[in-house]
Amino acid sequence: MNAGEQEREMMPAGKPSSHRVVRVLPDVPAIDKLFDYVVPDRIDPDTVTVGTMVRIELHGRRVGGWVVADRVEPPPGVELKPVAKVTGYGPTPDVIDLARWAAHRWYGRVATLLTTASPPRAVVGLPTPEVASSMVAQGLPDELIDGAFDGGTRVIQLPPGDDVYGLCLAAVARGNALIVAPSVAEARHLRLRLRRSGVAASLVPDEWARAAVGGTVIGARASVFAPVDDLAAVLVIDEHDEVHQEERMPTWNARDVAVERARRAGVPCVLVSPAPSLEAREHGSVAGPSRRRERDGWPLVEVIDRRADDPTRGGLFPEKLVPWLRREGRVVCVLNRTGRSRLLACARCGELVRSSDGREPMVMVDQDLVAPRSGESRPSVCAECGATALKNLRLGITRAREELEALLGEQVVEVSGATAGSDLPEARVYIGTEAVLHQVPDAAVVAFLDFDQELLAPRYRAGEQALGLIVRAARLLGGRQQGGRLVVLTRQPRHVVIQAALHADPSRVAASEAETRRLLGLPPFGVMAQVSGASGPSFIEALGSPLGVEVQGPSDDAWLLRAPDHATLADALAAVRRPSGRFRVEVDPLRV
DNA sequence: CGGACAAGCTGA
DNA sequence: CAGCTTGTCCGG
Repeated sequence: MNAGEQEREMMPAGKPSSHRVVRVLPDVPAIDKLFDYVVPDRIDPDTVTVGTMVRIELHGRRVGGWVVADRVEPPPGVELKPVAKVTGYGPTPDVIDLARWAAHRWYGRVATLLTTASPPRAVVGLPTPEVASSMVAQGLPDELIDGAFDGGTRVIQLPPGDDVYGLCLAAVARGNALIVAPSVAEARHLRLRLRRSGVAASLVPDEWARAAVGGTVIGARASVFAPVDDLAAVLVIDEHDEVHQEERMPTWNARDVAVERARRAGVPCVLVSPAPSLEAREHGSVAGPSRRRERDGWPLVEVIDRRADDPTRGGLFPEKLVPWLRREGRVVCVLNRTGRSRLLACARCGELVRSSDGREPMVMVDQDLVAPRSGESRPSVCAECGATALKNLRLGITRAREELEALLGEQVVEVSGATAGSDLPEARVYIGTEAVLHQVPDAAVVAFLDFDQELLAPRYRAGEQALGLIVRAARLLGGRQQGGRLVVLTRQPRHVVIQAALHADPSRVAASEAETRRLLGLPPFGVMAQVSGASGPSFIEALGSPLGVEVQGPSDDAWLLRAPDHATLADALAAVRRPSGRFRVEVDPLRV
């Protein structure tokens, strides 16, 4: 009798009925595989269920993991290790299934999504459930809002000046709601208002444990994976906003996850936005207030046509703009040109770093200067004076700020992504990239100094993205009775995005976008994924040419995959054995 | 991921 | 051929 037979003798197949075996997904990024463990006697069996976070021994080291199946039949011939420790509460079974779905849809690992779905710190005990006090939101005055959660997925087009709180109340009137806000700040604010209205509402991830015991749950995009007891309604605020899409892999979008979660739970889902995305429009029918009320919720728009201007004169601030800049109240100027203005200059003599023919600005790649177009390369030394110290010129905003200060004779504050989080200096006039629209609370005038930059951006979503900027600006200005003014400088005054803003009618953009995208098979009438990174080539090789998937590229070291629908794309991607090394698969890329 | 182990490279 | 790097495999 050899050792193997002896072992089988001692552990007959199907025997250990007294031993409870659970299936665990380890929290190790590179392992998307399940392992079985026994629940030892020293662990209270009641603390272990599907979703429980545990510590397990795997290959000689202790790692975290999630119980994803209970009382399983372990594969024969493997000696099981015990669960080392119960860490605490984790995602609920429905959320685990949702995470599996999202992992397939966006080509991610389930563990990544379960991390998103889990409490940030171990939760060992749950608080006692709050008793929801007085019922609110009975007989909402507004018919549109009152009927929003009548069933299925609905899209509500609510102008930027309108408050979404009524929809939050309509959602909680149905029971425990899941409310997905575009930012933590907005979520926190709405939670506060709900609490004041007597609604038991928890903010995730901060109040994950409280969310797990019941009541309405509210948070930013990750809240779509939060525990909600007896889910009754789902609301996604500003569904068009790209912040709902995760930028790391997998690039899941909270709007689409929310729709799926509601569908699985059989509860109504409302997507609200001043400018509903084409994706949302594919999910459900669009309803909105009367044209009159919608117009009132958008600011007045002033278009400054720059076609007749001499391009060499007037610069960013033509004469027609000046009265708006001098208007009483806060003025915000938006100039999105960080990309274009990545210029290098000599720190000593100020000479611009250009290619030898002087035509192309050069950029730093590793230690050398490279001209992107011609490929010319040389060490990082000023061609004029030989100095080695170069400085980045943020030509766009910095120079514009100086110009504007000189023009107005008052202080102008520069705002960029870098100033986020710090207190802005007090001033009347601000200038910055689109970050300024996030950092300044309100304004009397918002001026887009070069809106053509947005309209002409070489991305298939440029139109929707430009409209998104207008929505942000409109939020600072408020509705038309607020008296604020949105000033747009452009050489394309007839562009549909500008016409939509002028007429407070975002559906014009949707209509024209839908037409071209349908024609070209672009999202949402087709799906795309971008593959990039050092191991991109081996990924593409392993992918081959699956049926229904078109492989384009490489261009700029990235491949574009296109397919008629997500099922085709996801199945094709799932069939690929992940190559080693770094690579990125961005499903539903926003910047293509 | 990170340890185990095997197959290749180098140097005296 | 020891000693080290690089690659591949696998975990319950």
